Amino acid sequence: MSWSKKAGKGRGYHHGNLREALIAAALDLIAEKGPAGFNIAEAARAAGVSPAAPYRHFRDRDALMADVALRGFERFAEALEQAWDNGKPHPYRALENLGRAYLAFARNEPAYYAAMFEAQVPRDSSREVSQASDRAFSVLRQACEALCALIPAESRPPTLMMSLHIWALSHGIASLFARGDSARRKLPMTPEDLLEAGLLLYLRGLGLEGL
Amino acid sequence: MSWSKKAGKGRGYHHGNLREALIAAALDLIAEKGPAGFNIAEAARAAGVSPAAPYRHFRDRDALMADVALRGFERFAEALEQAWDNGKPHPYRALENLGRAYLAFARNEPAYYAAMFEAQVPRDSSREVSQASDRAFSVLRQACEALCALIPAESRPPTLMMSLHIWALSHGIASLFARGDSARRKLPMTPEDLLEAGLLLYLRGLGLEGL
DNA sequence: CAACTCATGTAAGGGGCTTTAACATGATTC
DNA sequence: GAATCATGTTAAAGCCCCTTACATGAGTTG
Repeated sequence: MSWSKKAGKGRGYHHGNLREALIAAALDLIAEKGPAGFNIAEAARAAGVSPAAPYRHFRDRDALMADVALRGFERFAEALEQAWDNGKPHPYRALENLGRAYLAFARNEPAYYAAMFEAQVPRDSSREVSQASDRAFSVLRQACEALCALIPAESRPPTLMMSLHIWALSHGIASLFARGDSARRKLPMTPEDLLEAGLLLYLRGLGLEGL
Repeated sequence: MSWSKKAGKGRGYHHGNLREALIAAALDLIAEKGPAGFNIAEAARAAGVSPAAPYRHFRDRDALMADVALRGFERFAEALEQAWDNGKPHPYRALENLGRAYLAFARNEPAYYAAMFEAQVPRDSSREVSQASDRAFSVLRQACEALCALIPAESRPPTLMMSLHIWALSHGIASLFARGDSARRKLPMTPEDLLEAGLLLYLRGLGLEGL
């Protein structure tokens, strides 16, 4: 550095990093007021540019939201991969970590989570979003395969079905109980404990006792 | 009937049933364009009144949405009660019906479902909504109690936890796979089959084998 | 380094939605 | 029948979306 611009405090005619600044502002606004409470004009204001400037970087409001969702899925996939950690130290323990990471993401990144699952981002609008979403899911799928490998081949369940079950359970708990707004439903336990118990019971149902 | 009004076709100065007409219009719009795509002006247009008229019946846009959500929860609770049918013919079979009813509601009443779970209706804004939501959940709770009664008392799981698991699983499957938009994720099975299999495995994990 | 070019900003404006305030209508009540 | 009140209408202020035409200045090229 620095061919300056942003470095030179007040900034001149050009912002220098508007795209990123807008996404950051969007995240703040979504976290604060939900995905519906976010609007381009306010993001522009937060970035210190005119209301028209964002349109140089995003076709429209939905495109910005889709970009936020995309980044969310990417971070999400990373977090899940890291939690899974290739099944170490043991597939079951690693699956527990995966579940915890799912809930942690919903809780700690409410803005990303909302953009990913609550803003109705037209799914087909960007193939990138679908792909990133698939990558996150594939971590779960991989985990299920590792766990299934512990079961005698003849009684092994379909791993796709298994991963869909676990995904749905995790997503249901996250959406209903682990998000800021909905978390107000009073629970007799933490969402993490709820999920862990659910996973344990489900795996037992599959015949995975040994852990 | 009929002290007329609405009966007299073209309607005069007063609509006669605007509140209901607005809710109906809101449902149509939500079904068509999602909860974010609904707006008061268009609902008013659909009802044939001026854009300001709705404010005689609803404080603001959110209040209308909350009312839709409330009605949704009421219908939802009814549908679940009917599906459960007091545990007939057998608790397990009735639970399956309950699950199917959950998915059917998400699929067949996308507008209600969206208003209930996707429009961010401030949860504390109306105690009524919470209560209606609780009533729907209590059907599930009741079902779990009936099922638990089949288990020897000493190995009986906490019914609250059990009902939360089943709720989360159902909700996850409904949200991820059984709604119009998200249903595009390709599945190797119907959401109904997925849920039924998940329930079966979970119950087996709980020690409920006999069915 | 001067001129060009292009990405990135600004200004201005049309069109739509939200919500309020003041006024109109007519259904209900006494 | 007159008074009252719920329920509509009109008008208007404020905000947002997005487009178009124009401005700036960073990078490129001779």
